[in-house]
Amino acid sequence: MSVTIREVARRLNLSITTVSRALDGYADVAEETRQLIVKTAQEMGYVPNQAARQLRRRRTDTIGYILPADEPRFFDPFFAEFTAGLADEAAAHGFDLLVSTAPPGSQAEKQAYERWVQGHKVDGMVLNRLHLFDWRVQYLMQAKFPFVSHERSLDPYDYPTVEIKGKHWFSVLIDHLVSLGHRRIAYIGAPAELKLQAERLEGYRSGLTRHGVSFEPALVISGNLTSEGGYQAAMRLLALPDPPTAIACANDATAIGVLYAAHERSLVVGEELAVAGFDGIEGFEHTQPPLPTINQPVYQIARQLAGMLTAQIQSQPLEETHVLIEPVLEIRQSTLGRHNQL
Amino acid sequence: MSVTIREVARRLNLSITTVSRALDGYADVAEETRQLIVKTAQEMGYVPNQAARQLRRRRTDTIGYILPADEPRFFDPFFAEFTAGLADEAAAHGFDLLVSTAPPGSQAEKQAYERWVQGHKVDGMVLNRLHLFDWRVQYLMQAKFPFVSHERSLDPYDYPTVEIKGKHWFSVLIDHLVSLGHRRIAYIGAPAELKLQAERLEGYRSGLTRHGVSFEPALVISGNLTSEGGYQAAMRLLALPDPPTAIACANDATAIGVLYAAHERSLVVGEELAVAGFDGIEGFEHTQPPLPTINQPVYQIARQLAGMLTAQIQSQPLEETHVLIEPVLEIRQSTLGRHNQL
DNA sequence: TTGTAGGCGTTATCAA
DNA sequence: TTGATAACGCCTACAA
Repeated sequence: MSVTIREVARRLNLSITTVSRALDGYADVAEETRQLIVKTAQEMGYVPNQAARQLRRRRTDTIGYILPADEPRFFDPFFAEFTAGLADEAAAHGFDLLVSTAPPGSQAEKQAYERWVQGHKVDGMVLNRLHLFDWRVQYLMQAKFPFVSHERSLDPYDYPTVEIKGKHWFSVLIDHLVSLGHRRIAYIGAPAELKLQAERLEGYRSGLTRHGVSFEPALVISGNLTSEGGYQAAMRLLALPDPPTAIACANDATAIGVLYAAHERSLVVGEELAVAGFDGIEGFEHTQPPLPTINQPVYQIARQLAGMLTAQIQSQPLEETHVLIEPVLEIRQSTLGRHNQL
Repeated sequence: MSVTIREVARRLNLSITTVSRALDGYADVAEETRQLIVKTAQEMGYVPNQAARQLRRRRTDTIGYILPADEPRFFDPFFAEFTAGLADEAAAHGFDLLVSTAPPGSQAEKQAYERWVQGHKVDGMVLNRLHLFDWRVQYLMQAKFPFVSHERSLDPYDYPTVEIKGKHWFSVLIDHLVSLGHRRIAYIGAPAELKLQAERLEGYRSGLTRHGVSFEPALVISGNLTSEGGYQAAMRLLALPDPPTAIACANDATAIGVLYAAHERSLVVGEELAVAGFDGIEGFEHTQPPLPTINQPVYQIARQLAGMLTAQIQSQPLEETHVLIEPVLEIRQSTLGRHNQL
């Protein structure tokens, strides 16, 4: 086993107490003693046992995030940016990030939350992909456990969030497609229980209405926010007798799946079919033609969330408990320009 | 605080021991008693305190991964797939994944390793982006701490790895570019201290040699495996008096940066400039023209690594301690086909 | 089959 | 300024 505080104390003929206090920088240790202790501990390679420390201090300096995933995500940059943002910001505050994955609503998910929350494996949780009514919110509120969330459920609780106006921004995306001349615009959404689906679908409808385009149920399909789901849904849409000329997707991963489908059906995207996404994943500027998208800064949102969570854990007052993010409609001019030249 | 085992015991007028053993499924508890205990614990919402359990059991059921990053990664799907693979496989074995980020070689990185390893915050570590000689390998070997690694350093130790033949496969990429008629092929690599850089650069050189193309130092630039680095390097290459007609990149993120640069200089990628990557990040099939790449299954590699690590932690014999992955040259025919039609 | 008791390594209270 | 002592909550010889 490793060096313990007891061994350091024995080596110096000091009490464990003194060593502990010296290393934690308390003022009531003689400076000379303190320096000796620090030096010796260093030399002996002493590092406090985290389990013992957590048990005693009753905190873990760790925040948790359980990635809501039905199946392996081979491809979803959203989560890359999200977890990277959480990890970076957590580290900046001296916190680690504990990550796991579980299918939303599954038994495994509930058990993981219980193990982490009631089992005190973490000091706070980060949620995203909220449901309209979300058991996690109810559970964490009742447990009085610190958490923050991207998006907000309809549960009658107030909790810290970072959000965007999903309905508004999705309608902006529809505006854009209409401005390109499209009238038959399909929508590939997320599972119905998701808050973001409700918002984006509303945005889709209000966008259509604003331009006098009638809503056509056959043009609305629900995907699962993965490229695979987008592919499946697009294949169905494109097989319709009167297929859409544009497809707006609930997120970028879905849109990428639509591109696959379009290629498979030898449709020239941008001419025979317009595709739009939502998230603003970087790197997709180079799809041909460019993928218009609502760019929400996922990495920054995640940092914001982690910052709010650590502040809350440390009982620091939050300036804002509801941060509103203003995304941007990315038309991705540069490549669009080139495309127009063809 | 939460319900403790003591409270469950008191409620039932049983000893803590009996409750503990019943919940852990030991055979020496009367079936009737066991059922009563399980039921009561459930009702009372008892969940074992993880810190106490870890302290006592001397294990954490957690594996660690410290993402080697110099700066925030706004875009690198490699890490998305990698951490998702680790988390999924860890969960399948009852392990959690602890994640942090630290600049390679930094003080912060060393401290994080010490805190996790000597502080017993995790039971094992996952490494990637190995250096030619890597302090992490030396440190973990000396600490006799379980770890696995993607890629292998030149340190004189034997440790479990999942690898690809980087030199060979990079030369295959060069073959491909040469077959398209290119002779002035540049290479944007990684920092020199990285093992993958040594391999891929060797592959680049051997590929050139095989086709009788002379090596030209001016065409080799080192990037940093990010799209930003790729952009910078490409801008320099394209400003040369006699610029390359093809650029092979050490990874896909770098290649994406090259696409930016090409766009900025109004170069038609695929006609005036060929770009090739390495990793096989999904979603890049839709760049125009398609990005040829060596597709290594990052998600699967990560799962493989996590599986090997948990087995090692649980002292299960590993069938293979050195797994060799065979990637595939992706030319991405479908879009290439379309491109050719233009 | 159940209970007693000790200890995992640390921090915190209280005396000295 | 330092030290003895008692937890934190759990698991596990060992005893009954």
